[in-house]
Amino acid sequence: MEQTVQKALNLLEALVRSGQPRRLTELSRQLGLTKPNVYRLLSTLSVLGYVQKDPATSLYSPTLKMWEMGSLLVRDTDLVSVANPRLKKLCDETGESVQLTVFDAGFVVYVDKVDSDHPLKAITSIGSRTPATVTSTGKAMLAWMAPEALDLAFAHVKRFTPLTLMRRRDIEADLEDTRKRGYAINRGEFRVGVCGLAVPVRDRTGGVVAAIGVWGADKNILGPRRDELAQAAQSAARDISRALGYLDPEAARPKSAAKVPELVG
Amino acid sequence: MEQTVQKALNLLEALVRSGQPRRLTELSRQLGLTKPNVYRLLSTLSVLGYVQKDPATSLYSPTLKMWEMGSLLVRDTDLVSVANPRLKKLCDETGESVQLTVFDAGFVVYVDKVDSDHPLKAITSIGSRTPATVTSTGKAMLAWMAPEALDLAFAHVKRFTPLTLMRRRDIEADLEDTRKRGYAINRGEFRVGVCGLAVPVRDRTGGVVAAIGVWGADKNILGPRRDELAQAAQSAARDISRALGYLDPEAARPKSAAKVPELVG
DNA sequence: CGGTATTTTCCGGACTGTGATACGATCCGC
DNA sequence: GCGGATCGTATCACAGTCCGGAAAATACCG
Repeated sequence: MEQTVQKALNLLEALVRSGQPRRLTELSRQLGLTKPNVYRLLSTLSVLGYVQKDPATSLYSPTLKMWEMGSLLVRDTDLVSVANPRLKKLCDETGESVQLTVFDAGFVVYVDKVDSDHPLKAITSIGSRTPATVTSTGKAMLAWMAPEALDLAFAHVKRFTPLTLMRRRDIEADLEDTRKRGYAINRGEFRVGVCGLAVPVRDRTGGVVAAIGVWGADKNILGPRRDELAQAAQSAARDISRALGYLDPEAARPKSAAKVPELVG
Repeated sequence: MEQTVQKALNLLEALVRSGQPRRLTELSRQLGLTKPNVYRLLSTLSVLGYVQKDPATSLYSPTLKMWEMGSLLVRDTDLVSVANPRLKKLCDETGESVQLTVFDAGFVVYVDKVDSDHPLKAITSIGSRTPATVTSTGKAMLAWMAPEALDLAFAHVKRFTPLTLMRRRDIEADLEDTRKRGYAINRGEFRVGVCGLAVPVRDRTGGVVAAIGVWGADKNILGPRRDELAQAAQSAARDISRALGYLDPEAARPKSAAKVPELVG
C-alpha cells in the first residue's frame, strides 16, 4: 500500500468534499499531516491538474478534472450490458421471469429479458412494444416520469383484457398508488392471468430511463411472495441505477448554501 | 513532484480512458512502468476504492468512485455565483450591458446583470420576468431547448412594439434562423430601439439552463460590432457552461461500441 | 511598524517504493 | 493432454524518494 498515493487521494477527497477553497494549514490539521507534506502533495496534484491554487490568496480548490474523468466513466455505459448480469441474478433469486424495458413515445419497448423455467409461455420478445399503461414496467416509469409522458401513453390505451384500465382518472389513481407503494403492479391488464411487478431504473441525470420487472402467473407474483419480489426487484434496480451513475439523493451532505434559483420571479 | 502520485493518477486516468477492463501487463507496457510497480499501484487504488479487480479474470477496471467525487464538484454549483465574474469580464470586453436569465414557464427571469456606463436606462431589474419570445436571451434558450418550451412561451406572446413577432410561424422561423446563426438577436421587439444578442448556457446534463446576452442601443449591438459581440458572448457562455460541468461533445472519443438502443421497436 | 500566523524552501536521514528475479498459475497451439 | 509462453503475484536488497524539523520568506493585522 503506497502511502503517498493514499495521502494524495485522501487530500483530494477532502478538498472535493469541503466544497470551498481551503488553506494549507487547515488541511494539514484535518488530515494529520505535516504542512510541508501537504504542500508537496498539493503542488503535485496541481501539476497533474486536479487542484488549483489561487495565487493571490494561496487557497486551494479542486478543478473540474475529477468531473471530466468521472463523466467518462458513465457517458457511454450501456444499459443492456450493465443490466443483464443483474437481471440474471434477480431471476435466480426469485425464480421468476425478468424483463427490462425502456419508454418510447407512450409504449414500453422490451430491450432484454431473462426467462425462468416456469411453464408460462413468454408473451413478449425483445424489440416488441406494448402500451405503457397496461404493463407493470410501463407504470413504473410513468409513475416517476414527468407528467407529460402520461399524455403520450394515454393516446395508446386499448382494451386487452376485462381488467385493462381505460379511463384516464383510473390510470392516474393507479399511478398515485404506485408512487405510494414504491413499485408498480399489473394485475392482468394485458394478458389474462399474467401479472407483473416493476420498479424504475434511473441514470446519472436522475431521470427514469428504464424499468425492470418480474412477471408470471397471478399467484406467483401477487401472492404471498409479493413483498419479497418487490424488495428483490428494488435491490436490482438500485444496483443497475448505481452502475449507470445514479447517485442516491440520501447521500446529500449538508454542505454549503446557494442553489440555482430556479423560480426567482 | 511526488512521482508515485503521478504514476498512480496517470494509471487511473489510463484506466478510465480505455473504457474497458485492462490487463496488468498491458497497462505496464502502455505506461512504461514495471509490472510489480503497476501491480502495487493498482492494489493501492483498489484499496482506496478507485479501481476494482475481477477476481476471476484479473482484469482491472475503474469503479464509479471518480464519478461520485466528480459529481460533488458540480452538484451544488450555483449559476449566479459562477457566472457573475464572467459577466463582469464580458461587460469589460464589450463595454455593453450584460444580463443573465433563466427560463421559467414561458418567461425569462433576470437573475443577474452587469450594467455598462452607457446612457441607456436599465429596463429590467433582477427578479423581473418578460415573455421569452421578445427577448434575445429568451430566444437563445428557446432555440436550443425542447420544442415544448415554445408552447409555454407562445401562450404569453403580446405586442410590445411594432416589431414584436406575433405569429407562431414567424417566431419559429426566427428560432430556426437563430440556430443557423449560432446566437439569438432581438431587433427591438420589447422596447423600441433596444436591441440584444444572446447565447445559451448549458449545465452538466447538457441541457440549456440559462442564457447570457448583451443589450443596448440599436447601432451599438447590431451594427459593425455585431460579430465581435457574438464571439465575446459565446466565449463567456462556454466558460460558464464549463464551470457548471458541461462537457463539450467535441471531446467525443471514438471508444467502444454499444449505446443504449433508445428506439428499438 | 512590529508581532503573529502562514506559506514556502532547504536538507539530512529514514524508510518507502523500486525493479530484478523467481515462483505458480493459466492459457494456447500443437 | 503436453510443453512453452505469458501472465499475475511474492520476495528482497538497494537506491532514491519522500519525510519532517527547522528556518527563511511572505502575508496579515492591528
